[in-house]
Amino acid sequence: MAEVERLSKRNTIRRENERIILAAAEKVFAEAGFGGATMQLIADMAGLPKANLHYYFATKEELYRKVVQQIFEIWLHAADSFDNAPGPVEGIGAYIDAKMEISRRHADGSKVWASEVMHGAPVIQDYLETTLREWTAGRAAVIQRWIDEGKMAAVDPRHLLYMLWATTQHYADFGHQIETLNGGRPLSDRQWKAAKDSVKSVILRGIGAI
Amino acid sequence: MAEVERLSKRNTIRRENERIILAAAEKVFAEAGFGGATMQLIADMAGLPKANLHYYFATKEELYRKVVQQIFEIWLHAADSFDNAPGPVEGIGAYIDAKMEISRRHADGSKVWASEVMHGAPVIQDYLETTLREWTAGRAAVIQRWIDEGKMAAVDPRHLLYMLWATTQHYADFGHQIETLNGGRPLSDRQWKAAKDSVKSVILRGIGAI
DNA sequence: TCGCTTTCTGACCATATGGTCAGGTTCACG
DNA sequence: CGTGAACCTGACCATATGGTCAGAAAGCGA
Repeated sequence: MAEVERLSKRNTIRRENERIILAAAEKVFAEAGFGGATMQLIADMAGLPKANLHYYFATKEELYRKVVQQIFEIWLHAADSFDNAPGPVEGIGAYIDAKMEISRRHADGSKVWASEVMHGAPVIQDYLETTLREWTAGRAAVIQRWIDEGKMAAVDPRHLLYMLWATTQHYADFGHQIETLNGGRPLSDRQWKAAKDSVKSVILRGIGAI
Repeated sequence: MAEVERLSKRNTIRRENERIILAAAEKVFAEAGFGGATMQLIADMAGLPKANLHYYFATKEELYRKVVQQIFEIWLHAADSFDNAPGPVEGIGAYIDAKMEISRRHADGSKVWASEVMHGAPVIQDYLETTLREWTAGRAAVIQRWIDEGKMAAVDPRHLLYMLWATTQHYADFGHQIETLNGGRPLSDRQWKAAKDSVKSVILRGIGAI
């Protein structure tokens, strides 16, 4: 039984500080990687003394773990738009929209996730083997159903999912490269729309859904 | 004028040791990131005393820079198959083949590159702004020509290139995730071929080239 | 107001790390 | 075989970093 949480100043302080620290940590981990990030840097970014960070998060690894879990939730949540879709055009189209939006709004989190996976998923291996595996199997089944129903070409669902992840996350993880090739300026609203449309049109046409 | 290089023992030693160190460094940087990698770890991996590394590479950053340059060369070289192609089917098809092969054979290098770009390209920003920018502009022009010649649909060349990079590099950078979703086992020859074929068929169909 | 809990933090510590260096060894060449 | 250059390395150092802790300050319920 969870206690009813009263909105005392105490609770507010705790919640707010954890939020601030996690946000700062996400940014620093994204910019410097786990090894390159320092508690001091995160503390400065959060505007708090280092010792205060250790009051809320015992170790650097615990803090990092929380950051990764946070983005993983968002990541999984994006699939809501995938479910209950009548076909690939709506389902995959909405999924691409959602993931592109994540790449734009949560670029730091995406980078932390990418970094974590690239380095062999030292802290979220169990998530990969449980939650992600189920998630993937479920969506692959949906895609297979669409194929069986003749709504799209017979593309290996796994590899299609990888393509979706790759193309959408690329705009976050390699955002710096894209920005550089864009004359050093972030993509405008219009350019983000063009990116989204390009990805959607190539993929949806590529799987024979349109 | 470069001196003619004699194949003395001296030259052999230098060349061989640099090769060993660079290989070890690539692996360690890929696994731990720049910040997480230590000269001691690289030294152990190379089977050499740490002080010996500093004899060949003055600083950790210089060693890292060499590793990044190395993979960048390979990366650019993959575009050879892109040029002089009569159309997108051959050109882009060959490019995907080449890049998938790189993802398979040089997964560590690919990860180092990804990591470097993700963290804002601190050491190769100049390359991005010169070599890569020209490279990209050139290829975009080729794609635009194919579009103008009616050989493929009017897809924004930039975003198409991003899709090519993203989908192919994903198999290296997120190889651990893919491996986990594959029951913890690396992709077999057959599976690599399936991956290549999936990517090629979706992209080529997606741009209206087949 | 009182007593207890939670929050906060400057000062401190043990350790790990990048890098140095003096002195040794091996090699090339005349 | 002698000499100089290239190669090698154990021992060492300055610094940075994750983490600790004692004690102060603030909030809360009675």
